[in-house]
Amino acid sequence: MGASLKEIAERVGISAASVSIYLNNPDTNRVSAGTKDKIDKAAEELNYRRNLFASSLSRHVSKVIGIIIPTNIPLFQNVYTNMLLSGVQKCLAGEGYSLLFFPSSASTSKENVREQLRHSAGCDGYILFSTGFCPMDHILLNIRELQDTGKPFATLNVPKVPETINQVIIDDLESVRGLEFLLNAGHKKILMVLGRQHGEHMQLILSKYRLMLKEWGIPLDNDLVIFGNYSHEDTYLKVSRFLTSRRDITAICCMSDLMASSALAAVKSTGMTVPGDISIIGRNNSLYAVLADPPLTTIDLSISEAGFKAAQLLLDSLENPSISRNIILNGKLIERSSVNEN
Amino acid sequence: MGASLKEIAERVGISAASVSIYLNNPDTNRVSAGTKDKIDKAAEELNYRRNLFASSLSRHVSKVIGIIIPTNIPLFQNVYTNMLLSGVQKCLAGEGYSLLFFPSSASTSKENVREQLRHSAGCDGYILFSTGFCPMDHILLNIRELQDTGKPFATLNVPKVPETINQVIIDDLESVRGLEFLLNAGHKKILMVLGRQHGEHMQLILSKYRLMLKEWGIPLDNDLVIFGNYSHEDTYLKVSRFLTSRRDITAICCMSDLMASSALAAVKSTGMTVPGDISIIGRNNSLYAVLADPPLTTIDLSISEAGFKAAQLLLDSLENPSISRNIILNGKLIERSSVNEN
DNA sequence: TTGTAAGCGTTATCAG
DNA sequence: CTGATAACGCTTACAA
Repeated sequence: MGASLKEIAERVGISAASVSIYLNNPDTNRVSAGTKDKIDKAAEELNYRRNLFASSLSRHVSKVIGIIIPTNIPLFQNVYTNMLLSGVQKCLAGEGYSLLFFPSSASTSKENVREQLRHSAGCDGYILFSTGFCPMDHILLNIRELQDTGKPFATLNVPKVPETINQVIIDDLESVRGLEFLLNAGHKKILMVLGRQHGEHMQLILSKYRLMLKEWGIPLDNDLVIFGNYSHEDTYLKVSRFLTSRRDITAICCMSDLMASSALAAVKSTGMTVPGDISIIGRNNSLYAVLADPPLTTIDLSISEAGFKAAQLLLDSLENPSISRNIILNGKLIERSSVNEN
Repeated sequence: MGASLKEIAERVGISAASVSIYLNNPDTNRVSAGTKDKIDKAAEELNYRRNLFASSLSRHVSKVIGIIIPTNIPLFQNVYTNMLLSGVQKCLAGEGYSLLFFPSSASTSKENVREQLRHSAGCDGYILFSTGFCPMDHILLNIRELQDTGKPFATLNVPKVPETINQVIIDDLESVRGLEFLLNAGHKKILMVLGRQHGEHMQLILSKYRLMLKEWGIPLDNDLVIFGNYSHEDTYLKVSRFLTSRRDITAICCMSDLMASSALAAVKSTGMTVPGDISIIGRNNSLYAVLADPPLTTIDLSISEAGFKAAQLLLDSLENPSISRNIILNGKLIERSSVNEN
């Protein structure tokens, strides 16, 4: 348990340096074949495993990427974030990198990022996730914080900022692509089911939404915008409540497939049909949209691809810290069976 | 960028030791109030962040837990694993621990575990996840591998093994609880939709299944067992194909809600109704079951709770390495609207 | 209240 | 082919 290079070296009767060099490069000709065998045997018997921390300290390289998620709510619960993470991990693991998730316990995104970074020196780089509900000033502070580490990093799904950094952005336009589709299908009274009201993302989407209504000459009706927290319960409740007082809408445009599925359930529970009475459109092209009955028309945002690309940007930056690129991903409308012409 | 304690010390004009001690314990009376201010200022200006690797090396404690998942397929894609992870992270983050995910690229679970552990020395402990498709001999080897690290660890959702280790097990009985429910409702021709055929988990479930049929005096019909890979496409295809040749079943018992949702879609596509013509039962009590139409009767396995408990076991072991406990979690049947009496 | 020095396990340099 | 030795950044006696 926890045998060190030194112990192996002692047992074999050589120096720790030789053991290290051989173990890290079995083809080395520094060590004779016989010695190699002895080292292998000793390493096996003593259950040698390289100490990540000692090795990283010495090499000035850790092959560890810090994942910075500006929140302290439990991770791995959100489909969207999981898909982003999956892409990141796929790319990074392919290149032999480990992923490190830090704990934090603050109440603001700003503090959480600070806390997660506080003891993180030694990581080769970072990926900063957006939680979607950071206001812009926090986002800028978070990025500043990352810059201060002096290590390469990439931001993922963080609203576009003027700084020259590695960014993968899911185009804001895509957020209202669903709305556009509904408008083109002739819908005019459309209920918008959005995310958390005060995040920068939602502010952007909201302004696009207003702009688009204006272009189409449709008067603004603030009752037709529902903010939520992306959960099923919340969405089901709010849409249900909405439908008790108003039945004049012909379509619902949701910011996630999950929320669209919840809206679908709420509509069905009133006895109305989809897409007969009400059309519904989702976003993400997740399994929820595929499994819904009827299957939901949605926007494929290539989420896990976004994660993969952010990791690639980071890797490039690791090789050449001076480069920094922006990638903007476009969504693709996936037409299924939840939208009718109006 | 990357300022060290020494640099701070130099700037303030004191020793690195004082800086270290103060930064790790702001209440120390080793350092005068004035010096504290200077250290704070210098740390701020130089963007000091503690080097995790140096610190861990020195302390012999890293506050990092290695997550060992015996596969090299992309992580964070599987709802079940994500829920387990979520529970683990929630508990561990609460105690200030970071999570480390290692890369691996082998073709067997055995090799993947070896690879993930190879450079992992320095972690305070590990959590071993089951992927559900390891055969028993691999499982035992994996556990042996963990034991050889000499560090505390807990296994999560790994079939029960005789070794005295920290284990959180989701009771095998629960796997066939759904079947039992269907039998009690009078169903006799029941299609079983299982996971990967060669994993230890499935072998256990299979034998329970056979036993139960025997108890109920129902003849074994091997065509009524479908193995799959837990994906929607696969399940939809196999259930659809099954239904083209046979319509005599009255119920489907699935090993996951996702597969149950896929089966539901397949059944509906034939024109049959659920639960009118065919009853369906799922497993996990995930959102898929809630959102399905009709909502699916399912088994709540407290998955994220299992993850949380495994982390607790590990934490206890960290305090007192000599203890080791088994926790067996029971499932709970959640009755919704996808099962009729037959 | 502070400094000095040894040590954590590994790697890299240099000399042989 | 191999061994010393210094260094990585931080922590912790111990000494003052």
